[in-house]
Amino acid sequence: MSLIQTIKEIAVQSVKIAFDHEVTSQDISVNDTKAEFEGEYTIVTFGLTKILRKKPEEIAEALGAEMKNNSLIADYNIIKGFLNLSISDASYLDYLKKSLHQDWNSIIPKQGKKIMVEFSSPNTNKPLHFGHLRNNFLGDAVSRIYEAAGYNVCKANLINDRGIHICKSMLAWQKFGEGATPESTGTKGDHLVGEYYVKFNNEYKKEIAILTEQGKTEKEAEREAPLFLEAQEMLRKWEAGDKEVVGLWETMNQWVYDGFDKTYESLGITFDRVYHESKTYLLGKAQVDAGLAKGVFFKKEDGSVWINLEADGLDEKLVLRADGTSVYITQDIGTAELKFEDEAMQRSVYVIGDEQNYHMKVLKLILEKLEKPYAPGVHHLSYGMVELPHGKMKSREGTAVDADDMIAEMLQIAQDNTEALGKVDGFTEAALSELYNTIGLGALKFYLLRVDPKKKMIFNPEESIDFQGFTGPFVQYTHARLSSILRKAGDIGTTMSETINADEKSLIYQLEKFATVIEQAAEEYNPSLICNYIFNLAKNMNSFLANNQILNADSDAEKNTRLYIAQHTKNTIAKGLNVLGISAPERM
RNA sequence: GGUUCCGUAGCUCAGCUGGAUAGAGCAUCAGAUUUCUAAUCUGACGGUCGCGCGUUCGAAUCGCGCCGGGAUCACCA
Repeated sequence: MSLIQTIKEIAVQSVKIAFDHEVTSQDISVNDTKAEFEGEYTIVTFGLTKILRKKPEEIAEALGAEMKNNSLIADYNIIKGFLNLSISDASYLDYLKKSLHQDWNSIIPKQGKKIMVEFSSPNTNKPLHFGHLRNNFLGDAVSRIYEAAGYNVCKANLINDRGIHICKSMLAWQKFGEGATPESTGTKGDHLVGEYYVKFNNEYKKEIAILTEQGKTEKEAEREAPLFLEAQEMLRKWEAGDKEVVGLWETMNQWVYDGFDKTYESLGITFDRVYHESKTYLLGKAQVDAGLAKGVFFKKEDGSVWINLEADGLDEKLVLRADGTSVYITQDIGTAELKFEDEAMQRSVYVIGDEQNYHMKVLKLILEKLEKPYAPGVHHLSYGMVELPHGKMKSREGTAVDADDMIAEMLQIAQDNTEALGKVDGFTEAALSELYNTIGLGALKFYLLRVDPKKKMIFNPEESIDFQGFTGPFVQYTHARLSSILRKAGDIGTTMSETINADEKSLIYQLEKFATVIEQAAEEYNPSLICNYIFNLAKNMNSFLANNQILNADSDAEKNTRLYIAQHTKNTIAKGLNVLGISAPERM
């Protein structure tokens, strides 16, 4: 049980003794004590005035006196209606000793529940850009956070490998590619295909311009441009199983997969299951038939199938075309069923940008109306777009910041900084390369994860990502410092101090909150809470190191106590970074 | 227009299930290195929490109305 929860329980019992009144722990409001007052936790008694029919000061006084009988509470003071509690040194030291047996793989014990996290979900017509990195890092981090929160996690990737946009790249390659391959051009496969996607759109724009000059409206021109018609024809051929088209599709997709594999590897991201839309897009039809029989869906005269969501404040939504072909949502209904057959999970998270909020709302509603057992567990982890100072990143216009370029640049900056600081001594070539990877990726991941997911964020490529202050390298650096001290210390003795100073208390106090933060981050699907937590912890630790000696402490007991704190802080930082998908270096 | 998200220091962001004098990082300025890693630490400067009204002991936080910005409202995915 967390310390804050324990305090609430004690308060509940104390209220019963002092006022002969039954309250629950939810009636007790406990906050962190403001820095300028004595104590660590504060009970706000205003909320109890109505229940107990007494003045705040009276409640605080009687409650404080009663709570002090518990050995956890060393002292209390009252300011207005605020009851500030000081926790006893012995309690903090007890916690510190217990923490040595912490299971760092799963901070919270396993509960036998399973969660699937779908993320990344790339299109196979272009390489990943900076915005996609936010998706990948979020999905990976949330997966790891749930793992630490006691869930069994299945990471899934649903590859969007069919549709008109894929045909666009294919068509442009056919027309302008002159047989270029990744090998012949020395280009990474996803980048090569992406070039033709941009090429298509450039040529397409030219055709539209010509048509509008001839007096067509914008919309007419878009629909009548020869390239667009050809792309549509290609999609029809693909759906019909045309050998040549399918062959080209397989070849070019493979180029992209090879490229993605390299990117995922450099990001340190893996998946437990990979789904392909080309294989799942037909699965939804059976679900639609079943829903039709149930009366959840209805058929229009032309044979198209719809659902009426007006009662839920939405419109009618198409779920199957008149010609029997599936739309986006049909595929999603099918995939949801397939996922559940595969994993029978309690929760299913979709990491998808906030431009699809409406779509995901519709999907969840449909699954609920179909009375799917997994419907309540569906959660859309909606995140804001990453924007450039000039506007959104668009692959088709070639304005996106490429993910591979960004990674390479971060590694380079990591190397430059390390060399400039003269910290390369004692490293082998391979260890240095690993270190640059650790620091560069750490900076990148932390940068994208430190902001609340639902907020859009602006990234200015002109300003490089920082390595100082609220950053990954700052936290990593603290870990390396602690590692260094602990290496020098060797085995830690068992005798410990009886009392602790304010700096020590502050650290233990903070360390105790880690499990609660993990829980909260999981509940809110929000890795930024971890970023904030470990940054503050690292800051506190650095400050501690500036004011306190560890290896040259006044006594063995004090030294041991501080080494335990250092060890626990190091472990906590390492685990905190780990759930963000960031490595913690032993030296840097 | 409907729905929805956002608006906090020069910049990037915390805080939002109501609590005490609103916090960090960057930037700027001033300091700290014979001592466990200075990618660090200490301090200063910096705010009508978009605006207004309401709810109440108490509002950055909750409600309503404005203003400003984004997303979405496809037989595209």
